[in-house]
Amino acid sequence: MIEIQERIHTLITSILAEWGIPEVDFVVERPTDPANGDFASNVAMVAYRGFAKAVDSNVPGVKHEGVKWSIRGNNPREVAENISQRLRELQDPNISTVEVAGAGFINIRLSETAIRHTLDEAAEKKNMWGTNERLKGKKVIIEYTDPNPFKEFHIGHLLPNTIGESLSRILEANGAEVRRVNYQGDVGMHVAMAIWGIMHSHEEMPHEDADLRAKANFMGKAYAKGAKAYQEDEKIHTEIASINKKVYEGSDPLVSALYKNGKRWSLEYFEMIYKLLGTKFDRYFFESETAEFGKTAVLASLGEIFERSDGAVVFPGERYGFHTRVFINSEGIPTYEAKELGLAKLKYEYFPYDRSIVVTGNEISDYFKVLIEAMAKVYAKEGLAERTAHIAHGMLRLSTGKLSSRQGNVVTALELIDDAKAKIAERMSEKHEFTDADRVEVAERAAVGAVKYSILRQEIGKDIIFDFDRSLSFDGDSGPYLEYTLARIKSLLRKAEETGIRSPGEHTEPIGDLERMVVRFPEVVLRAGEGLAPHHIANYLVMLAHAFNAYYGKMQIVSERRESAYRVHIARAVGTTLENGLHMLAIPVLERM
RNA sequence: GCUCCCGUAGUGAAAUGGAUAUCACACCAGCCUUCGAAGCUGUUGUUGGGGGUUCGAAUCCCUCCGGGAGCACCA
Repeated sequence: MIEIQERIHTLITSILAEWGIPEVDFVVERPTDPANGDFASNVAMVAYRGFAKAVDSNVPGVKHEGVKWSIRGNNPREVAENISQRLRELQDPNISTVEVAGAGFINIRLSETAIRHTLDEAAEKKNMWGTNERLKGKKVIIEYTDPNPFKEFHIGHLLPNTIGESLSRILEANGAEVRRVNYQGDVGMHVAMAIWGIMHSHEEMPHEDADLRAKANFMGKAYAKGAKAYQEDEKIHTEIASINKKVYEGSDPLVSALYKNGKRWSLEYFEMIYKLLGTKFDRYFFESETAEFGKTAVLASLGEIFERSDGAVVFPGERYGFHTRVFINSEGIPTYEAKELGLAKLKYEYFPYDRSIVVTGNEISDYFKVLIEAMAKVYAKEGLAERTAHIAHGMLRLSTGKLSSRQGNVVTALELIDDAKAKIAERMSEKHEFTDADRVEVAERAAVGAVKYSILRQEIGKDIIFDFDRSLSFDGDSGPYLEYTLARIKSLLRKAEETGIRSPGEHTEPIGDLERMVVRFPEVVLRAGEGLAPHHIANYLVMLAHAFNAYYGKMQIVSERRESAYRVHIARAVGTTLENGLHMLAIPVLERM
């Protein structure tokens, strides 16, 4: 379909060229209302405006003096009529009808063969259906999640992880070579606070072969204890600062041992969560490795790009319309900015990227602008700044409900998933005989999907209000709705298999809304890739699922009748589309639920 | 105070400068002795206010109102 869309654009361009009309910036797009055809173009309106300007007359389209070309029409509608007429004459096999509507839109309806051809493709290409090679040969590195060892993996981390993983898969579906990386703060005051906390609650410390969650929980508490003490007590403040120094220097055996152990526990715990969420990172970067690297880079251009100010080294961003920010503090320690500067280069050495995407919360958007500006100067030769894009997401807020009312501690990612899991387990079908283990696994996968869907269904950047009851209501626009539809299709296909129905069979029925919806998938994938916008896929899948469920309500798909083979063929295409779409969102696919 | 982001039915969202602003939830009325009712069909209701650009504005510009975030030695 993308090819056809582009072909239509080319055809129209060639018609304009025949008439000597200079380049026109028009689009061939899907009309909002399917009643207006499969594709529509605004070429006549855009060309006419260009013409009117060229003529520079109060009676546009009538006077041609001074203009070497003619628009072939006295108003946009006439222009559209003439272009349409020529388009019909060309008799492209993909096009069935061309009509003019509204202010001068050219509405194009595709031929049945064109749609059937794409439909067959959906069935044949299997897990490649929907993918394209737009980004073939492009290297993309994408950083997301960024949890800090020694701290909890809380619900806030679910956003960048879910978004980052989905973007990775969407970019891969668009042909890019992707590296997933994760940047973690393994040094700094938060680590020192946690270690202080561990030292002051070591009697509660779990044994090495304890559950990972118990270990993570212990460290989360230790960190909270340390952070509280740090704020409240001046003496402890100093102690923690001293621990921080010892971590850097590796000068104290006890501190070093606790550090090493704690970091390992955290990373193992995170790894368990990544597995649950369906993410596998290619490379982990740590602040301990970017710090010196970044500091060196900053000092190398001190005086040219960076300046001294009050004993610190700053980037004078105000000069370029941003904030001035500290890169190395007055104690000579690189700040996050310097580390990030170092990270950009380390990433490039690891994987010479065409594009680098960093997914973080939007509270650091301003600071990131400063960073990009500094990168543009420091890495001018490599052009790293131009290749870097910051994707800022909002916050995950819990509305009313159980989790938000919990006092004190932050809500961890696993707590949220566990609650979702329990709720789903209650509602699972009694029809299927799940073993207890299966039931737990299916509920868990469905829970992950439900949470992820509620994040991916909307545009990146806005806060997400996670209403527990709504997100897990399973009705309508939800993860479980998609899962349910797919499980239903899979069940249907199993039945067709048993009945011995051979699809595709003959095309016994006219093309309907469902078929037209299926063939749009590759365009949606392309658009999601170009806009780095997973929500296009999420929204599309819901529309597709709805179209299928409506179809399912009206028609008997598996039957003794002759039409059955074709209907199974369509159901299979829908199933493949849903499955591939869910994969691009990194939402687990369930066979039964 | 300054800078950035955001205001779309009761609620949560969608819309590539395009055509009558689209979904879902909730509400109300229906549909299971046909393939999974976590489903389907139907009904009600929306672009914060004002100005501008444009053939055409939820979208771009200005302004006001409302919400959020950031504003140098944390990350």
